[in-house]
Amino acid sequence: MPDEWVTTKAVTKHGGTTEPKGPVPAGTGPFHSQIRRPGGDMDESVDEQIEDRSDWYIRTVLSAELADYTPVRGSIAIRPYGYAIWENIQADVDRELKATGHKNASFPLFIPMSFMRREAEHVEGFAPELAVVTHGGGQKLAEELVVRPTSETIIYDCYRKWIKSYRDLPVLINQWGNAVRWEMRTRPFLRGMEFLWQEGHTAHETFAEADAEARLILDIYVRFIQEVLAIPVVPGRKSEREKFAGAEITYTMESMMRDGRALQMGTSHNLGQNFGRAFDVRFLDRDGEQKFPWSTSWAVSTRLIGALVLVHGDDKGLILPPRIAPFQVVIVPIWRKDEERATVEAFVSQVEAELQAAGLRLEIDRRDTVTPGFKFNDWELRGVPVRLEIGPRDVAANQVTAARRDTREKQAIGLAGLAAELHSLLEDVQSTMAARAREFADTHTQSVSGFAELAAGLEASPGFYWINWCGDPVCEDRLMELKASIRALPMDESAAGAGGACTVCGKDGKTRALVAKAY
RNA sequence: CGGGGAGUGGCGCAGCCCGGUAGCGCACAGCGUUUGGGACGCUGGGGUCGCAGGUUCGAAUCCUGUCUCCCCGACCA
Repeated sequence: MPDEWVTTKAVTKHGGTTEPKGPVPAGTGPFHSQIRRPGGDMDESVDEQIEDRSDWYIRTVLSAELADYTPVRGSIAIRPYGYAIWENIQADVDRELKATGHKNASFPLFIPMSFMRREAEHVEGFAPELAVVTHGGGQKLAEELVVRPTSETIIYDCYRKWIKSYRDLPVLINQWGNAVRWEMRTRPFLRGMEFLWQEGHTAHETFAEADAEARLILDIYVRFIQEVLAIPVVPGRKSEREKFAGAEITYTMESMMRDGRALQMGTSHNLGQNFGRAFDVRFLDRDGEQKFPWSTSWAVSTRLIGALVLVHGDDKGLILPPRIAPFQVVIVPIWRKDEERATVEAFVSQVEAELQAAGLRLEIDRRDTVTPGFKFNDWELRGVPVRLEIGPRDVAANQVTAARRDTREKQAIGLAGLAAELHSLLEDVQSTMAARAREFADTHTQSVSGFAELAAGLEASPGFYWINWCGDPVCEDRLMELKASIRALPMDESAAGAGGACTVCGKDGKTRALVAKAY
């Protein structure tokens, strides 16, 4: 289905309307999804219902029980299954950050309004999306507090006290927490008023050191997203217009969703001395001079969960890469008579013990209130990479029937060496998913040299388009006519190559630029 | 924040125009038969109709306000 989204969208846009609308909140129990069948009509094809990509996304997130809506606009509840994905993301990223010398800490949720104003571009950038606390303890506050949209300001106020000498540098601190931005338009995981993330804030002696840090983090992110989430990314820099409010350089990672639109997967900023200067953080350098430290900040958020859904999902629901899936394997026992049940359950317990010992993340669906067929669909909806069907026939043959979620192929696997077989099957699922996503991104990435060509391309086949750009913001703004924007510039300007006349205005091109419609 | 659509048992909807005290399917509970791709029968429980005002003898239904969700736009590291 994913490949059809592009065309489906166009069809919908030019007249076709979809009928089933509205949120489809999830089932009643942790494992009792009943969505994707509006009206309860099981004969109705899911494919026919999911004509609208946006609607598909919401339905999938709700019915896989990743999250649910709350009475507060733009604020979702992340349900256990969704949070389990986040915990796996955290574990991986946290391990990488620790391995590169970073330490975790925690800073206040509330930030004095005056702090936000210290850095001119910073406050200008964030002013429209601040949530402001005006009262506390029944009293009007002498100074308003903002709920952190990001923590640079409060952290640099601390760094002023913590950094006195070059011997105190570098400071390599990360924080796992939440942030609040008053968004006008919200979508679960992709954009919301409150989201969970990690934000790293480092301080260094030199620009070069800070820049190396920002790039190191970007590399860590890229590796994680590509190797663990199986999502290809394009690393690059943001244009002046798109960069972080208060940064000198913003490095970004852009990924292509199945509808051809770009999603910013995370950013890493070289903040120069902007915040050091604004908060008067000074250190005595080796040369005896007082200097402002050079700093960075970087973040990835729960938006990555949205990316997993949008990149890998299909008409049956989620498909999770084995390396991040809360459950890598789910076992569905099958029997008809009580005698069969006894032997099957004994066999399942044996398999369970072996796979548990092999370190697989495993779930046994022992519900006897629903049929095996129901369970198959249920776990496919949740994207479990591999399902083991174990019934009397399997017991008799001393095997299990394995069904992989990504290709929906089934195969029998003998009990001998089962764990090893599953490990390699999971690896194959992981690499197949990565290759599939890579192929989609590659086949929807093109180079164009003329504005008309770009416009026609974006209209006919949404995706990534490399253009030549003169660097003039006016040309960048014209892309808005196409509902597109510059998502990234090549990492290194020098290596970018001028590639020819600016795709927009025809003047000398200074750099290549990646253009796409964005989430 | 502008334009459009929608909120009625857990979910999907009907009822609203022409006010008279709420209905259907699925889900849920019990029992029985079932179980290798979303099982079936019987019985049963569950709803201050998003919220707040107003009109009326009487409001799911008419009026006003407000909140949330969806779509389009503007905005958005």
